[in-house]
Amino acid sequence: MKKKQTEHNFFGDVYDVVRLIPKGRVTSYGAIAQYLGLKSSARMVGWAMHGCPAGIPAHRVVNRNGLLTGKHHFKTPDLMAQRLRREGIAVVGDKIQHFGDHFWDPAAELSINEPIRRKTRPKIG
DNA sequence: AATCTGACGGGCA
DNA sequence: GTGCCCGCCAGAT
Repeated sequence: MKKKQTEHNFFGDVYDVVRLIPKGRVTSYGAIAQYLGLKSSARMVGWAMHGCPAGIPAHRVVNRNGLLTGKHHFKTPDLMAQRLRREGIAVVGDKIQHFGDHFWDPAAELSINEPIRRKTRPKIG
């Protein structure tokens, strides 16, 4: 059976990665894109989230600055921040505090069996 | 068909 | 540090 080529598995992969984000951790659109081999297409990750099914912890995906740029797409604009706070993440003015501390890089933590050690992490926070 | 937009990110001034 | 521009590519108008 042939599937539509325009319907890349990329979208499904995005949801899969987002599902794997641990509670209390966050990642960025670009990090997911890079993990999927589309490093320059972070926008597509954001666009994929546009149609994300229920049950996807989309609130754990923010932009590279730790800003809750997608909050406006939730049922209520404050839902994203509230969910993050409920997981122990401080959010002030749509900005995640200590972003580097909560950052979860799929490329670094999904493919390596070694202990987690981030050598380079966002300098925000 | 052409053009603009967008839940983004990196590079450069 | 901030601000601007470019690349990315699917959808909407």
